[in-house]
Amino acid sequence: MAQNSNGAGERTGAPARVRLVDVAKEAEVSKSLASRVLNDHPGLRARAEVRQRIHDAAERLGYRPHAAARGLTRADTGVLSLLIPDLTNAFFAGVIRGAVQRAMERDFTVFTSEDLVPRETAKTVERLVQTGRINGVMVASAQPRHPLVATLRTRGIPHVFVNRGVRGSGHNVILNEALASRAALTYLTELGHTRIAHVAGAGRLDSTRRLSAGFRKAAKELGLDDDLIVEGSLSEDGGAHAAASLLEQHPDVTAIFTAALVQAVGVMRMAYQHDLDVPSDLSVITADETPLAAFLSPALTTVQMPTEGLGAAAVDAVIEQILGGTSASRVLDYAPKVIERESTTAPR
Amino acid sequence: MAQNSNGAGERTGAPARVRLVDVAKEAEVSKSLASRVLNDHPGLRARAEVRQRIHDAAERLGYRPHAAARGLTRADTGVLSLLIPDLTNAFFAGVIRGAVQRAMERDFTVFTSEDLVPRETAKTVERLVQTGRINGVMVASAQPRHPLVATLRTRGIPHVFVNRGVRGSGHNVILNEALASRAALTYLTELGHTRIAHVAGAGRLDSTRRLSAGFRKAAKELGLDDDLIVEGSLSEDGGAHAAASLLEQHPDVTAIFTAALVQAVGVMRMAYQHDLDVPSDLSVITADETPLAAFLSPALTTVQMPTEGLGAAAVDAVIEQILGGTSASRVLDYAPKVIERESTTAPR
DNA sequence: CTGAAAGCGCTTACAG
DNA sequence: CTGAAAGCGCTTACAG
Repeated sequence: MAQNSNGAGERTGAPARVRLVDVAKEAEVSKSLASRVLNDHPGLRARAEVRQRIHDAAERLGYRPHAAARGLTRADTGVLSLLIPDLTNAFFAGVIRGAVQRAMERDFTVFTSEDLVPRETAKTVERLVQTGRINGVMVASAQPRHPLVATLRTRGIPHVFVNRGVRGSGHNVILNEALASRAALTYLTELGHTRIAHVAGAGRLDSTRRLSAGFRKAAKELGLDDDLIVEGSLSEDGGAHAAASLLEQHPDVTAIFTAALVQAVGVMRMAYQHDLDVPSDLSVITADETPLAAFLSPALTTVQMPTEGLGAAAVDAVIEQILGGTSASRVLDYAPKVIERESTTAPR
Repeated sequence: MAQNSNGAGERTGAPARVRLVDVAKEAEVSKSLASRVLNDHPGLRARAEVRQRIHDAAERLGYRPHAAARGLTRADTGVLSLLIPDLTNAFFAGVIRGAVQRAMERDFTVFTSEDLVPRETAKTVERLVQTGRINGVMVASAQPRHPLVATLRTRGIPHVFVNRGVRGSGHNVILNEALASRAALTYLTELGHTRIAHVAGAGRLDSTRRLSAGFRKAAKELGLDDDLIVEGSLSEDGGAHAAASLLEQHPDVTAIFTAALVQAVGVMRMAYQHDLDVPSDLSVITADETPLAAFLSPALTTVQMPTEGLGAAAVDAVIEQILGGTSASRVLDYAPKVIERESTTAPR
């Protein structure tokens, strides 16, 4: 019943919040000074002893600035929104982990959601910004003509497109997929393969386009035929059809690198139907790592992309914009890693 | 340069925020009345015409209450935190979807994160609560002695444990897993199987315990042997070992129901090694649905749990607590669904 | 029933 | 350099 915040009410449920004024009193300074010291205000010349006293007091009392109060005075809320096309996709799980981690280091919070219905998502994001809940958004679910693209630009919301770039936006944070193609080709070449084909992702996804462009370039540089590329939809059937037409035209192909895991599954099904053994007749590798690849039979060899680095870079890029800096697109050059399982071996 | 909010500055970047006072002016009423009408204050007796005028004004101006301002006066922030053990698990993806959807309907926002390091998570949650960012938490990653359990109770934070219950907490929202066992048994029985075994999840996870208890009960009721149960760890090897010892003791078993997908993979591997054909010699079904089950060979038949309903129920339960109602544990009785693929058939 | 005023917890021009 | 005061945008006792 007692209303004073001192003398604690053990059983009152929510512990009384400790406010800035409490810290100031404890440190025997004004609220203003406490605020400035705690926020490390530029051009502050308080005595070291005083600063210390304030920090100690804050520490001792367990002071946490109330986000709402701060959000009311300052523009920033410290919250970033991350939009993912499919939560169950291991690629994006990596992106999320990287983003969450880096955000925490930089004292931001990231709020992940699945972008299932683009039109709804655009509305939701707009609402979150209008109600002052979020400060920037990272879009990993961009597609040509996604309604969000316009919303973001029009309303001047700090944002970044992750993995899937939007042409001309100047706000893209993407991977250098060419490195994955090169890694796969190098790996297969070292195994002894010389006839290596690529099942590329059909359609507009820029990430898969960069992958196939990289394949062509690396094949040429390695002295291989750079024309063994067939497009297939990002599905099991897509992979199966592409592989079938590939092997019909080029029966000497001994290894296939696919853009997506499901395509690799299709390739293996096709091989089975044509009585080809994987890996001894045909090695299969994909640019799409997921722990579940180990459960396929044969277990699938993959190239793992630096997804966590991608998430971290996205966070850095939005924060840069929020802090008022300019933001240019960036391409990450981390090295991908081949995860060898059972679907690849030396050609016979 | 113009500072007045009227006369819009098309190119000023962020459009001026429309505030409650703007709505009040537009509707020619006081701020107080506008606030009360918009919030549907109980015991309000304003004329219908006035109410309408206020709503119209808000609509016309595109008014959105500023979350920070509201959070400063009221206790509630309208944000719920959802903690998931593994983002790539399709089960939890369903939970997330259900939660997000229901929260939106109830005008709340859910903020999902992966609980990778329990100790860190507990700290983070505490910080989020202290800074007034979140209002309640839904924990799908509970484990015995998870530090969060104590934090939540001690600090009186509205919360709920999802799928994995915490004994004696009185805050559990869980599924009736027994229904899944029954569904699997019924399905297999109708196919003609009479010798049906269960590879249960070893260890303390309460959800898998409920599954095996349900298996035993349903088997008995269906007039089947209720003793064909072996525990295995939740891994491929766990499934393989359990199945091997099962078939050694009971060679007449024609169908196996596993708790986890990875166990089913292990069972199929074991079958392959023992020259048993799946499904003609041995049918396999699991309680763990994921679209990827279609890519296994043979494609795996599963029982799909009502994960979205679980997420929605969790949201309802925390909101109930936040609104001050009491909250009791609840068990959901939605019917699971068998998703038939290639790994099951009639016994020969 | 409704309006004027105070207050939520911060930050930051504005004066010393 | 630093303190007193105003103000961010809302909600809600407190008086009419």
